[in-house]
Amino acid sequence: MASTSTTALSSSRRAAELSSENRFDQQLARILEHATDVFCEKGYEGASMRDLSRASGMSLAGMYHYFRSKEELLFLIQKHTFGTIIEQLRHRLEKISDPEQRIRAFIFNHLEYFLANQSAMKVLSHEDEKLSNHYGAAVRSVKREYYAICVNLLEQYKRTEKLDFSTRTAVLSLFGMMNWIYTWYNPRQDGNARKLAQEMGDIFLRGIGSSRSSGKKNSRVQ
Amino acid sequence: MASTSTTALSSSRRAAELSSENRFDQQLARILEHATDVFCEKGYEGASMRDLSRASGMSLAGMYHYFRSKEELLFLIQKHTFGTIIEQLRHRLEKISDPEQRIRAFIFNHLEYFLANQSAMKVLSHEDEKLSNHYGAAVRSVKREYYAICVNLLEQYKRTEKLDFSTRTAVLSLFGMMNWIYTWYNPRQDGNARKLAQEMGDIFLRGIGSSRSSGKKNSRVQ
Amino acid sequence: MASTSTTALSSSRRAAELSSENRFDQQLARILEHATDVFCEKGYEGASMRDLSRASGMSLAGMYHYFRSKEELLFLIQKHTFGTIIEQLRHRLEKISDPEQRIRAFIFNHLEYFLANQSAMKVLSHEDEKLSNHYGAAVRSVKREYYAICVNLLEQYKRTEKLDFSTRTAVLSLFGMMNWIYTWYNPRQDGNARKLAQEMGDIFLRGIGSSRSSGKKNSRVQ
Amino acid sequence: MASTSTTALSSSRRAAELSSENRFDQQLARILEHATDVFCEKGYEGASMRDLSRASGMSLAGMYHYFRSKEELLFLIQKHTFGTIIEQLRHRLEKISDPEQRIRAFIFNHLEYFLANQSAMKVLSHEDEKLSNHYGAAVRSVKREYYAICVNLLEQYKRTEKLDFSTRTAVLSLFGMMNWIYTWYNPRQDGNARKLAQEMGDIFLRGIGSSRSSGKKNSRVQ
DNA sequence: AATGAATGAGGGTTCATTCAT
DNA sequence: CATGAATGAACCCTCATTCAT
Repeated sequence: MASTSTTALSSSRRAAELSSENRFDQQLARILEHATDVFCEKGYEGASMRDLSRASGMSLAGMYHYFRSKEELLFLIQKHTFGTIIEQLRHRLEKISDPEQRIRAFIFNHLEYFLANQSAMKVLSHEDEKLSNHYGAAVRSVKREYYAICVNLLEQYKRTEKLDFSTRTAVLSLFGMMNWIYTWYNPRQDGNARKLAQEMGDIFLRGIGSSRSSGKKNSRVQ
Repeated sequence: MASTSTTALSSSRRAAELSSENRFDQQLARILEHATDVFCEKGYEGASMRDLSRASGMSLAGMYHYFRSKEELLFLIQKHTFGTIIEQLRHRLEKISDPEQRIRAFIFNHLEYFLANQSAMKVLSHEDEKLSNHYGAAVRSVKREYYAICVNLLEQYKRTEKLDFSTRTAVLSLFGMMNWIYTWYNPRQDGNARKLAQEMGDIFLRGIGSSRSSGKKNSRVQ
Repeated sequence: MASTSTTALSSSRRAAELSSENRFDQQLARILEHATDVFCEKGYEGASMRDLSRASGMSLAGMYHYFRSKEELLFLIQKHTFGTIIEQLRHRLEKISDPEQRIRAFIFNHLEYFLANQSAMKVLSHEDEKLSNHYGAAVRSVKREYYAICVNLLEQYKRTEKLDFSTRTAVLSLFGMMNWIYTWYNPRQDGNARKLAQEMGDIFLRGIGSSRSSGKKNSRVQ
Repeated sequence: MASTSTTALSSSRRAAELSSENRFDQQLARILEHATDVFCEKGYEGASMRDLSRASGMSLAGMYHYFRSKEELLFLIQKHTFGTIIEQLRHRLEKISDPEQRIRAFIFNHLEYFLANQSAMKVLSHEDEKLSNHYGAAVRSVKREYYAICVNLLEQYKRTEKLDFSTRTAVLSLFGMMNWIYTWYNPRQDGNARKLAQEMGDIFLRGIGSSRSSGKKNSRVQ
């Protein structure tokens, strides 16, 4: 169940040389990955710093060279995960202009990342409001950004297709469909991200009233 | 944010006399309600027995007359909540035969209970797998029962309407839409259960391919 | 080096019956005495809660039934000690009207308590400003009260004897003489409180300019 | 609140060239000054090596090039401070022969250093017995030397003036008066070292029985 | 000489639970 | 039935110190 995300914690990682800053970031990334898995399994409160240190093979005290507190650790995970998923999304949307395909790209991007980094996403979904104001505000801000992107995609689609539905309910229902996955996903029964994105996209897009989208079995993402 | 569920914990409550058993159940129900709120606010691991005793106005030690452990307390809450929601659902379904209306009744029943007992439902959604095998099995069994009801409703609908979609993905998407509510529900923006059930029902039913349901604005539940 | 102070923590201790409140206070008093000794030996920061629990024969966790934090423990010690010394002082001063004798009574009272409760007084002197604002304010208030009593005694004496000296410097020098004792006191070399009070009283009173007091070898306190 | 003492840690500082040994001593002196302030504010136990390193702007590990342990650091401070104060005292006493003036010089020297180096002196007074036997013996030896000087001055005075008092009590009372200052000194209310030395000298000298000293307002030190 | 990284031991505090009353 | 008192285990975190670089 190990997270497989490749992290890009420091923007100064361009050069190939193993600068000391680099080594620090790599270690931190390693710790973050392990911690993500443990948080996923036991929850934030249920995971002890001893669990986390054991998982990353570092001494309890040593962990504190990389973050100031358990809370900051959760914060770093959330910020990093959200940052990555948004970055990937923007990259994908650049190449697509068709409103429906843009929504399908959003769904696929979300599900692909979700399934590839289940631990991270479960932590993201679950350990939502456990961050105190200081850290919480930063994360909430990134979340709002992500939410706003989805809203814009839907509004654009609504105008193009001349549809009428509550954008808010629609967006939040979509997030619900996607984020609930960690509860039930089973690779054998449920297939990969592409298949799930297709199915959920069908349900959602037809659901919000597109007449065109029904039956369009060969629509593709990326 | 107090739960308002009326509990039916013991079947021996028929008689009007305040038997000692009766008083016991009433006290337990009171504790369960308060504990539900605390679990909702702080999570299962984050809530201490002291928090729970403070919330219910009973001494720490006194709590242990009503349950054997913190884990059993969570179990009782989950069992009771699920029991109540299924009981209500069966009662409603008895009177409805139209397949679509039965699905809409399911959605409305879920959302109505969800919004009336937000704390309980958040605990139900969140503290999912924290129960050890002994208690966990019992709860999982009830959950499967509830899930199966929904699957049956969909299968029936599918046959009637001669539709083609993945029942599993559909059911789980529907649960996702509904269970994610605790994340964002705001009574002022999002209206009451009836309105939300209508909107989500529309999205979902049209989404799975009903041609009839689209535009049917006056379909009613109960 | 055990403190021997008899504590009067609760004013409701009138009755002889061992009420539950009484037992709580007695236990607390016992803990306070032991803690006083440990603070005296190792200092406030140097003494660990584990040291304190060991000294009082109670489990680490059990201590927290009697105070909320280590800091509050120090606070309770200081408040109690100061309260007792002031109470004794007032009792003594009631019976004395001669200004010089009142000052001598002050000195004797301080030294007697100091020598009988060296641990407590060393803690009082040493762990002065370690209390955060909340607790610190309460203790500082009692200290000011004690200081004010001494100032008044000196002012009265000054008027009676028509002397001229800086009351502030005098009072603070007197406290210095007395409070420094814990650094050097040795019962064999330095005698008991009565003798020390006599000597220090002589030095101090003659020092602030009384012509009468010099040579008055037979002045007595209480 | 920075200490302003100019340190003379190594006798090899004669030459003007910046020998490496010289640089070492200068760095050590800098560290000692900062550490003194931190010990003063937080106490020996309360000050962490991280606090000390932060205060001196040097890395945590770097500190250990200058002393073997936190304890040795305290030792170096105490030894240095005491060494300096005794050195200054001897220098002053060389030029004075009148017994009373010698005592007044002692008081002034002590207070002047105290007020100029409050941090150092508070540490000296407070962190008294925290040194283990190895280091403690060395410091105690210097303290005894300082104490002995004061005893000699008093004995000489006693013989000259043909007085009768307990030298021990007198010396220790004097130290008490002087060392207690850090508790209350306020430059605005209490004036400078000269004024305080005058006042305390008056109280003390008259207190131990000198008939001459009373009213002698123009006695000077240095 | 200087530092970042790392650690075992221990810091104060809270945990779920038990038991005599 | 109810509670105050008590506890061992575990909590997060910081300590003084070491060592490779």
